[in-house]
Amino acid sequence: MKKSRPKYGQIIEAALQVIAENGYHASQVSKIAKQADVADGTIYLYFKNKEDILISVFKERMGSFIKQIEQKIKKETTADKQLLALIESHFTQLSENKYLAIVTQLELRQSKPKLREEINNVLKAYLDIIDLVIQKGIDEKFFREDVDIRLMRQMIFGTMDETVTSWVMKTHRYNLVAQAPIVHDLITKGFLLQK
Amino acid sequence: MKKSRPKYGQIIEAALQVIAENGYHASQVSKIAKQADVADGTIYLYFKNKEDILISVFKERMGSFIKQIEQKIKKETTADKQLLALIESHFTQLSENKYLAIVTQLELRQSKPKLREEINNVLKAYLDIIDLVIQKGIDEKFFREDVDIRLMRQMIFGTMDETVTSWVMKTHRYNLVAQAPIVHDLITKGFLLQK
Amino acid sequence: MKKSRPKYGQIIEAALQVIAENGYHASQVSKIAKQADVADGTIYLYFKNKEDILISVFKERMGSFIKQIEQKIKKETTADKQLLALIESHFTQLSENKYLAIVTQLELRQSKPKLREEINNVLKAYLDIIDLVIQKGIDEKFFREDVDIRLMRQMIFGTMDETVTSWVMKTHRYNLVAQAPIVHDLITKGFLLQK
Amino acid sequence: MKKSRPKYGQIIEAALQVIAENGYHASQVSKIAKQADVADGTIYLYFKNKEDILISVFKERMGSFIKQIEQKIKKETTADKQLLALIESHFTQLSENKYLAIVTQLELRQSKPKLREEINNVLKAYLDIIDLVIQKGIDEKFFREDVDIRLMRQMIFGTMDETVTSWVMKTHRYNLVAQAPIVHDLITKGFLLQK
DNA sequence: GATGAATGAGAATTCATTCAT
DNA sequence: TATGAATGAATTCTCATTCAT
Repeated sequence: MKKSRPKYGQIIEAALQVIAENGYHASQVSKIAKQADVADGTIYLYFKNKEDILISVFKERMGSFIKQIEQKIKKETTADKQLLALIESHFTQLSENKYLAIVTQLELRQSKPKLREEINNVLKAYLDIIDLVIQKGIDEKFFREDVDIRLMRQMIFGTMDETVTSWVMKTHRYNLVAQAPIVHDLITKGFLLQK
Repeated sequence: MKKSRPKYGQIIEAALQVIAENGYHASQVSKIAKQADVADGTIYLYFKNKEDILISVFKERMGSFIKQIEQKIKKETTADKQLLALIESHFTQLSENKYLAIVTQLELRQSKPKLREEINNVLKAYLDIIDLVIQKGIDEKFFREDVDIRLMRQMIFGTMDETVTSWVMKTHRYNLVAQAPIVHDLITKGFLLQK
Repeated sequence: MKKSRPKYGQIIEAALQVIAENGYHASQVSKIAKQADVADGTIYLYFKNKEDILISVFKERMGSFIKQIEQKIKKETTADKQLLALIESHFTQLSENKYLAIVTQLELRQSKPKLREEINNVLKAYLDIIDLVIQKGIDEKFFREDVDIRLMRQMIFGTMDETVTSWVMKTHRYNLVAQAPIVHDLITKGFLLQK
Repeated sequence: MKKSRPKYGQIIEAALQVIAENGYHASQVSKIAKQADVADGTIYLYFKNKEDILISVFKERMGSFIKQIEQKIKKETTADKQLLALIESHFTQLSENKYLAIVTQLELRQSKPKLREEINNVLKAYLDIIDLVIQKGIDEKFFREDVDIRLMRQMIFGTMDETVTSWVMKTHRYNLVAQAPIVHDLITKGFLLQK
């Protein structure tokens, strides 16, 4: 497998950092190569092209990102607790890796259609997990069933995403993970004052 | 003023369309010039550089976008109705102008720091409006007051944003505006099944 | 005649200053127009193209430059005194007009063949005057006649030219005119110590 | 070092020729690349920008130019003979390399301040050598000491420079080297007829 | 596998010049 | 005459990618 080759990981790691620090377009292949301590040409032994680096970074990192969330969820029995676990894990992981956070929230919003598509494929796996949690909540007669799951998922993902982006832009001046229970509370109970 | 000069508007319009269709990076200045039916050099009589075109497109369009939402809100008396009006107007406007929707949801997520900053300045005005609605809801004892307004705003904006992006990516196969009342309902009442 | 039209003189004057301050290549026609307080297009009513401006500046200014030297020379009876007068007038005039000095010593050394040729045509008139002085000196049995006049003229002109250039580059920190008698002395008597 | 890389020399050589033939401003980088038989981009592996090419050509060539003059001078014992050797070497070298002569006398008289400065730095080394010869002549009680060395140097350099320029402009129709002893004679003895 | 020198396509921008008013 | 908005040709430089070693 690719992943066993040491230079592959080196390059992924270097790319993540360089892109986070400079932005995708200002991250020349040669800069990534230098940071990874390999020759420019070596990059092309492991990646088809520059875009492939970005996609690979995302796939690799998103893969473990999702895996960890799955594990956290598995430990919870109710949809409610799973939702909280999901939000917590989402925030925690991005909190703990600022490069990943920047690349995820800012750099990946690139526009090349092909790139977008690939990213969405990876993201799809994550969205599916969210959908499962929601469905479980509905089955448990805990979440309402009169609303399209897609819309509920958009609310969950959209809120988390906006929260993280906002946090990244403010350059991490407050504790992101602490927001998790509040976000969970807001999403489940809504804005209305319970009388 | 700039805006009175006819070629300025021509170029803005052309840029919006070309960028929506090709993506910012694939939108050569010469392509925009051709679409606007002016010479390449003419672009530089009205814009400092290529980036300035994108920023100007955004400012011009976002300006009226926000203005329209403000007017819709003004007509409503309660925060609840205002929130619905806001979501409806947001969805309606982006529904009606597919170029604007694409540019807003995809192209503007560019990463050049300077560009981001300019965009955020304009966006700030919009976020402030959302904040006002939330505050009004709290004052009316309609929205809960135990949660940071920023977080509530992130939920509103994040949900709308994700919904529109998702809709843009699915290339408009369903009615976005029809989602507005449901989104509003979800945000206010939350996920929980009311027993 | 061209010269009677007021804008013509305005443009010549503006061009001299702008070129002296920015260099020929950084002196956009629009910059000259602005300095002359005329519209860009107006320039082209008086000059064929940008190069023509430079040539015209040179011709106009060199014309009076040479005329003044001729007058000074006319007042002297011997070649020796005429040579001194020539050097003095050369230094004096360039001393008194720093813009002219800069343009003459630095900007005119441009390379476009056509430009060079035109400049040389004007310069030719000056060199001819120098030749006349030398010839007179020879006729007076005052200057040696065993050396090609061209070479003697090159020594006179080359020395003056290098002296002025050097002075311009040092940004006028010493009195150029005061050098005139010494230069004259050097040229006539040479380097050798008279024993 | 740069100089050991073959393409570096190729480009320098090509640039010298192309610039001599077309003038600096008409020498597109692509033209130089073609003449050097390298790709356009290769130029930028060895030179920062187009200006850097010109400066490098000058430095490389002027370096050996000066070195050769120094060696010639070293062989002479008296200042008088050294001065002759200097003039001879100056004329000989430029005679033998018409491209270098053209670039030196015409193209380098460009005006961009930064460029000028760099050129003057290199030239300074040459002027220093001239000064040394003059000083030696004074010490030998052979040259007069009542005149500023700077002025004497300006006479030597100015005369040589004007002589070469004149020769270059006349497109080499006469023997430049043959002028050396006459120039030397003129400089040392002056114009005056010895009675 | 690894290297890094070389490639060359590609694009933004400038500015002398024109011409309708 | 005078204007100045519009033109578009022209050119430098970047950087992803290749390939001989």
